[in-house]
Amino acid sequence: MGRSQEISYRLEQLILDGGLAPDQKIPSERQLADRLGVSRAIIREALHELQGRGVIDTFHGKGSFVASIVPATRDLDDNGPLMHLFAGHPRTMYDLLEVREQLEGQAAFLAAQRATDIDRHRLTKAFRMLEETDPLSNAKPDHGFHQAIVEASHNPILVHMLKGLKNMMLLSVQASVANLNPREAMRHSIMKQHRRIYQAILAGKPASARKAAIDHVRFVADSMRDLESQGAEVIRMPIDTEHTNSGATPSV
Amino acid sequence: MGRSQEISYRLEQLILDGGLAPDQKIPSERQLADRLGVSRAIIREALHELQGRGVIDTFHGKGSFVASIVPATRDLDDNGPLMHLFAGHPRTMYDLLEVREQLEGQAAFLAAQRATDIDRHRLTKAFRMLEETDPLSNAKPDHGFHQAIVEASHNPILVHMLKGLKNMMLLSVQASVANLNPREAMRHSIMKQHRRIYQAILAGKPASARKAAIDHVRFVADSMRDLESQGAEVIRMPIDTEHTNSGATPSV
DNA sequence: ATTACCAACTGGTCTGACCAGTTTTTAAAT
DNA sequence: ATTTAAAAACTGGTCAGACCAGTTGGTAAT
Repeated sequence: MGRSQEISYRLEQLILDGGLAPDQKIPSERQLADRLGVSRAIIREALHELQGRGVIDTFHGKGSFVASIVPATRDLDDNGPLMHLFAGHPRTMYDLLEVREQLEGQAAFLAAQRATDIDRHRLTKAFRMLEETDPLSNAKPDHGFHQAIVEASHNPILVHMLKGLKNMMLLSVQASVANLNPREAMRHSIMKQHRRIYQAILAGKPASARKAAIDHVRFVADSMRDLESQGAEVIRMPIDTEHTNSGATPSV
Repeated sequence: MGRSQEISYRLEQLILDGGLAPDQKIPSERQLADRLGVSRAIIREALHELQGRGVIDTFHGKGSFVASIVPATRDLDDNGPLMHLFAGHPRTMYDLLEVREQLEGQAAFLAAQRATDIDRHRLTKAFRMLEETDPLSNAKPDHGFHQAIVEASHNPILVHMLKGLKNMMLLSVQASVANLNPREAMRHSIMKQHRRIYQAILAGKPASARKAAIDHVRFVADSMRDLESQGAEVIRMPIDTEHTNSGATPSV
């Protein structure tokens, strides 16, 4: 293994072992080179590797920073290859919904079991926002609500999985919201479904919560399938082909 | 965005767009630098980034090669950060099993629905191997069986999710196999559960397949919980911490 | 106090040299 | 002629120092 690899590994260790927290600034390349006794080129190569792994973000003139998101979460991120590979296919949305059905069902189940007072408070806040906001304008409240549930599940792996799907999910939710919400009846149904999930979790009824969550996702999928088969104008998941932005990701 | 990033992206495009197949050799750094009109340093940085993303592998004196695994498959590999973050906590195994329950249940469900002849053939092969191999020696047949199921689900996102959990799962499966299999009764139960899953999928019974898969994972989790509560010797998920810190390197 | 500017950071790129493995070619020894 | 060993021509790995290009903060002129 080359020196560069070793350096990359040592830096990653440093970051992960709590020495450096997210968003924290990493010493400058010249400093690192000096301190570690290697040339700046090596440092740059190591940093690029970490960059590839999503551990750090680098900005010209500013410096390098520990990525705000958990490193391994980067998988399906903005300009990740997967996104480009998948996002184009309409089937992807349904594939995603299939996975969401399970993951969110489980999340709701666990949330009903394990939610603390804080979780319940956050969930309530998210739910209120969901009720008050115009659903057409943006999908964030919707996604925020679902995320609050996941976090209340207290299963780090579950959280991680769904964080990895964050961007795809945003698009997915966006697509479904845009398609489904305008139809008054559907909008109403979805509202009711959200409330069912919310109340089941608050009431501490795991089985009901799971069923409500699964029904919800399934309803969305089925509805869109129906719409599509009727030849309606279906707004698909937008295909992102921009590689320019690095920091302007939606904050959810 | 810097030149290096652009180069990295262009190279990845080349690879993904079928220009370069797995295990194929990439032009030498000097050639690339020449052809793309940039310095060798830039090329090296770009290659390191791709290396970090698992798209290529590089060998001193030989060259760089497209990674045998498809790029999109890369993620929580061997010593991925998440591993180190989580693997230490025993609860992680149960968290993982909770997620597996859902994901594998869904995979079995879809596999029963969608499996092609090829899938069925692969599945059969994996199942035979599972039956014939001594389960104590290694957990790979077990994991291979589960993986065959997932691939038969024909849901790329599901495949991706579970591939990402592969290594953790290997440890998880390893732990459960090591703990559960020696007890004859349990070993027998698990065998039977595997057969149930297998047969349900082959028979094209989605609901049964899901139930069988969920029951299986749940059985494993419950059994281990029981064992643990009885104070039995439980082999946990091994925590790997070989850092091979070479000698007196100055700490940062 | 505000503005403009400049110096001192930061990362980004280039060059050309040299070290260290690997492969191929060449030339010597049999 | 075949085998074998040395050497040349690859490959990536590292280093040095220079210069370009954004960002930031302080200072001097207004």
